[in-house]
Formats: sequence, C-alpha cells, structure tokens
Amino acid sequence: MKKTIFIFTSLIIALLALFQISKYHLISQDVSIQFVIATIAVVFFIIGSVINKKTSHSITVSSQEINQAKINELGISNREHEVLCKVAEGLSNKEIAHQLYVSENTIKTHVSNLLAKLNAKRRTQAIQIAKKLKIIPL
Amino acid sequence: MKKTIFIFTSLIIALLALFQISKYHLISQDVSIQFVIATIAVVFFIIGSVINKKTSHSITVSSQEINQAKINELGISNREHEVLCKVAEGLSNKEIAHQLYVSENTIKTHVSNLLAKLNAKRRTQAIQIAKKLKIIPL
DNA sequence: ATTATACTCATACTAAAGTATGAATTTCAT
DNA sequence: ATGAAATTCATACTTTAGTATGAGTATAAT
Repeated sequence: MKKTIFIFTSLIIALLALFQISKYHLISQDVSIQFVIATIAVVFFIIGSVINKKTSHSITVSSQEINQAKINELGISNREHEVLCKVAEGLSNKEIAHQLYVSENTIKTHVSNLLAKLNAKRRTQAIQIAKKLKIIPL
Repeated sequence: MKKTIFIFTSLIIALLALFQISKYHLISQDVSIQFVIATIAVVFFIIGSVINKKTSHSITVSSQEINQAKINELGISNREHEVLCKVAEGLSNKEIAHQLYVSENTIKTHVSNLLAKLNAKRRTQAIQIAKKLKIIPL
C-alpha cells in the first residue's frame, strides 16, 4: 500500500516535469493538446491497472478479509483461531505445538474444541467449513 | 475484459468532451494547466485501479481453472485426482471409499501415493499444496 | 473477593491416517 | 498379443488425530 502511494507520487512528479518541458513545445505549437491529455489518461489508466494487478495478488488473494463477526458468533477464542490457521496451513499438532511453544496436548485440546465449535468431524472438514465461513484466509 | 474496454473508451470520449469545454475556460485563463493534467492523471489512475479490482474479483476468485498440465507433470492419475478432491472436501478415507464404491484400503493407497507425488506429509498439507498448484478447485 | 473465560497440561483411551509390501485385475496403446 | 500403467485390495504395522476427564493458572469483569 505504501509502495503504491510512493510509486504513484513519483509518477505524478515525473508527469509534471515532463509537462514543464513539453509545455513550450507541444502546446505552444498547438499540436492537439487533446491528444496529449488523452495519452496521459491512457498511460495512467494502464499504470493504475498494472499496479493494482501486482498488489491484488497479495491483497485480493491473501487478505480475503476474515469474518470476525462469525468467529465471535461461534465462540472461537484468539488462541483457537490461531491454531485453526496453522491447521489450515497443513501443519501437524506437533508442529503447531512447537511453533506456539506449548505442548502437543494443548493443541489437541484446542483442535478438539474447534471441531465442536465448527461442527466438524475432522480437521480437514474444519478447514473446508472455516474457509466457507471466511474465518480463515484463502 | 470487453466491458473494461467499453468503459475505458467512453471515459476517453467523456474526457475529450470535458476538455473541449474547459479549453476556453481554464487554459485560456492559464489557471495552471499542470493542475488540470495532474487531476486527469489521478482520476484515470483511480479508474484503472477500481476497474481492475472489480474484474479481478470475478477472474481471480470465481473462475479458478484447474491446472491440468501440473497434474500430468506430477503423474497424478484420474482416480488419484478424484480422491484428492474428496480429501479436500474434508471427507474421511471411509467416506471416500463408500462414495467411490471401493475399499478403505484402496483409498489409503491412493492417498499415500498422492502424498508422495505432492511431496506432502499429511493430507492437510496436500490440500494446501494442491490449492497452491491450482490442481483442485478453491 | 469471586465468578467466568481463556489457556494450559496430563493421562488414558479410541479412532483415523499413513506406510510397506505384495499381488490380482483391468485398461490401453504399441 | 503383450507390456506398461492404473486400479483394486489385503495384511500388518506405526504414527497422528481426536475424545474424555480432570485440573492448575492467569486475567478480567462484576
């Protein structure tokens, strides 16, 4: 987001600089200022699209806004949600335990509670349900 | 895509029309044509971003075509792919066996082979990898 | 202070999942 | 027809996952 704004600002400055030069060449000769402006519009339209496409890969896909309301509704705690995300990443209970510095038994408890809250029979089903409810990122 | 081009074209025309009017007002009075152009650039930059965001939602998310080439590359058979999809739906081996009218042992074999081909340690990881490779639907 | 919630952990299970190996069938292209 | 690949299945294991129960700690709200 910050990068986008930075690029955008530099481009505006570059545009103004270029215009400063062209001012006495193109416009004073009246070489269709409409054409100049149209070109600028096209260029910036394309720039806007390209930048958005690049960032949308990490915005549209990864930040698939999570449904916090649903999480609360299901009574899923912060820790449980954290574990749920790790489960969805394909980690084992042991691996999650190591990452969160707790015992494997603790993770088992969290997962078991999650399955009950999500009304799932298995962790794979929990992942599917959680994604449908948008409580974990795609 | 066609819609984007259509909107884009209309906007260009609208811009030129607006310029035709402003020509004798803003520019002749020399009210900083740089400002006018900068505004146009900003507007089109935003338009480009917005249009791209709207279209990317129905291209990136909904029509997520499966990568058949990758499936072949990994040597995943039809039956294995079928099982993989069921696994991703959150079904147990027993449930998949019932749905496909084969024994649970057969499903275990398929899953085991899938894990090897996808280089995964667990079925949950296989799901994650398969989704990243776009060999199963979101 | 005390109740409620969240988080932690253990033990002892049961149930799935996954591996390894070997083998019988079927399918399909050469 | 024959060899290769795909599909099916079994048996015997090992390893994870998941359940049930009980309990200790910490924290925040009443």
